[in-house]
Amino acid sequence: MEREEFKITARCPIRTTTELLGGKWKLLILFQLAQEPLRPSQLKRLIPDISEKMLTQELKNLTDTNLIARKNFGEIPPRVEYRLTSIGHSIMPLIAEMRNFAIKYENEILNP
Amino acid sequence: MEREEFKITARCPIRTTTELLGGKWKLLILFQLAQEPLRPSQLKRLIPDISEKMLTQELKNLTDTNLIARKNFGEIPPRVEYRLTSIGHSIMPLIAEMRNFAIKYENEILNP
DNA sequence: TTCCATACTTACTTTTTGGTGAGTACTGTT
DNA sequence: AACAGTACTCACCAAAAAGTAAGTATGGAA
Repeated sequence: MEREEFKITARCPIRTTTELLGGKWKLLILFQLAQEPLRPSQLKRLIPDISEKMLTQELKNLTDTNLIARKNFGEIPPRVEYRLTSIGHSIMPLIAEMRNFAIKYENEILNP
Repeated sequence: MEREEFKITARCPIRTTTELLGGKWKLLILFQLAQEPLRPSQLKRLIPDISEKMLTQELKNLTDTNLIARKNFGEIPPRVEYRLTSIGHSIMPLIAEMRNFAIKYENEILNP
């Protein structure tokens, strides 16, 4: 998806953001990493219904877009960890607003 | 998609919000409606690359989830308009944060 | 020596999402 | 009389996203 399309697609903040964060898993991964760096196996335990393929795929994607960074400890058995970059941290206000919205929605619409 | 799945799906604010707002078009439609109520034909002009099918489909979806309301003027030729509901209005802080994030991302990553 | 855990990759299939092009019923315009 | 605009619907197809199941190399524990 990355750079090429960013140049072509009609650019607006909403499209930019949904391109970077859209899909079923990216925000969930970023949210878990907000607290502390985690290894893939820890993420898998925190988000049990993600498949291994999607986890590695999304970790790669988020790394490519610079929202997270990968650290390889070069050990055997393999050990890597992912942490938010500084720009990755800046999605936290967005997640906070999603939380506000979801709580309000549940109160007003789902259990009025 | 609606109500049934909300009960089944593991519930968390991020999932709730992406279920309600996910996809390519919903946020763009809501953003346009934030300024004023609009007829479908006006929305189509404001978002030229949406297909007519997706427009009516998403308008129906957003109506079903109570984020927008439909008003039928009962005229011929047909005339309807859509406006944000009060809960629909409450996504505006979310969009504002998407905007903050996108601008920051463009500055720091795309043109550093 | 069989099994588990690690962090992946790959091939394949299913599901979801989005797009195309046509049709409907009615009116006003040219 | 033909055509455009209105708000749709429908059948069909293409593309994208996600899921499944297996395999890779390594080392340590049972």
